[in-house]
Amino acid sequence: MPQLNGGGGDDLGANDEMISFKDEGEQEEKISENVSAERDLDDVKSSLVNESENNSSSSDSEQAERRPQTRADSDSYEKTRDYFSEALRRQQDGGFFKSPHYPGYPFLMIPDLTNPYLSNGSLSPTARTYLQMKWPLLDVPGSAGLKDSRSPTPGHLSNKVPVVQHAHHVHPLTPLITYSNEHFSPGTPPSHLSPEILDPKTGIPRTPHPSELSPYYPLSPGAVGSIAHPLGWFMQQQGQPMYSIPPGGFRHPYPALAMNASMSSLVSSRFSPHMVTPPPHSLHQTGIPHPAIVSPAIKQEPNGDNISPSMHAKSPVPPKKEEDKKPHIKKPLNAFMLYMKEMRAKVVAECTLKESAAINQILGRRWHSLSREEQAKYYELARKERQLHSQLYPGWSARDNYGKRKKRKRDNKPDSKPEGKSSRSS
DNA sequence: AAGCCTTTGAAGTAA
DNA sequence: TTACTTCAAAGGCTT
Repeated sequence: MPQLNGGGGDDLGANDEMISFKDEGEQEEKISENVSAERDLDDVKSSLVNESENNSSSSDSEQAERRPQTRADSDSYEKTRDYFSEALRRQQDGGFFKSPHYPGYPFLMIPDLTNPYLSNGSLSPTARTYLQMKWPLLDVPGSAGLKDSRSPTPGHLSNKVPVVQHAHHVHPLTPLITYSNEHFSPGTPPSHLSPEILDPKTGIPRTPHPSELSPYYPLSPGAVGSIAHPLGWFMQQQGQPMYSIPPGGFRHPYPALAMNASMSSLVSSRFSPHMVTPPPHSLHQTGIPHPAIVSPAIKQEPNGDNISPSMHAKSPVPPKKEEDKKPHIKKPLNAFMLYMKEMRAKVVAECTLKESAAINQILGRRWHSLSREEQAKYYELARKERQLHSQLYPGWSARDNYGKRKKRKRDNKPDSKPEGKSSRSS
């Protein structure tokens, strides 16, 4: 796995993170919305089946195969296609994607937390939606308020968001972190999406206007009207608070104080009070737990190794109690996870597949089929997530979550592959 | 009920 | 430094 430049949280993905690109997926993403979603799916399916060497069983006949061996073949195949697709893309993209050599992540040089835009200053549709979701109160113009992308953009978070308008190229389902599962069952989009927010053409849910999202942002009307905090998403992602403060779980009692100037200025007005007096069980004032914080009831190892040093030092409370008190802080989502969250519902809606394993295979392929800039969006979002996460939980380490999942190693699969995930590690 | 499956990426650990 | 491991989401499936 290509490691990022590792540098202090500002890292994005490395250039080689986006190795394989093929036009198939991109076309799927961009054309399928105009064509048939089922064709798209069939395409994915058939390709999956081909790769699976038709070894899909009857039970998963329509599911994606699970043979890791196909990767090498598909990779070479994809790379071959990538070559052509890239050329094609550059023809088609015109001025949009001009970089002759991929400049890494255009955001690498933009440490600004609040600048989820493409290198050309444009805001991708997905990113725009992401902003709508994460900054629900941010005026990210969907169609109105189109700003000149060349106009100077303020360094701070501003409503003057330069946006390249893609009137019809908004991901139909861009719940990215927005729809919590509590509210949204991806398998049955129509059940929660009113007909009005379904694309009349494709039947695929389109990106709702922020006002339509209100149900997922349980702000009181008054709050909506009065609070225009650009970081509303901060605490209310997916209808849940984005990052809330664990009750006494960290060395840094007031993470906001550890934020950089821009962050703290953005956050302080709303979050400082809660940081000083964190609500119990990581609940925001809305009473909604942060997605990154799992209820203490989460399966945890009995040894309580997740207890922060400070807690070890301070409280004589038995580990069991500590576990009850300490919330489980989830890892920040990486780029692919963010992509999955956004696209899963779409894929599920398009197909009859229900198994996440199969869905994820499709998503994995689509991920590789994304264009560089599209992937870059997610890398950037992920980078921001990590940055935000690290600022909110200065003492948190990924290690804290180690051992939380009682994973039984699937050792019974002998030699062949050293365990699923390692087989894919590059 | 708990864990597996499946994906990619980030971060941790061990050598 | 490199290689490997764990976890993040998700939900049907398996044990």
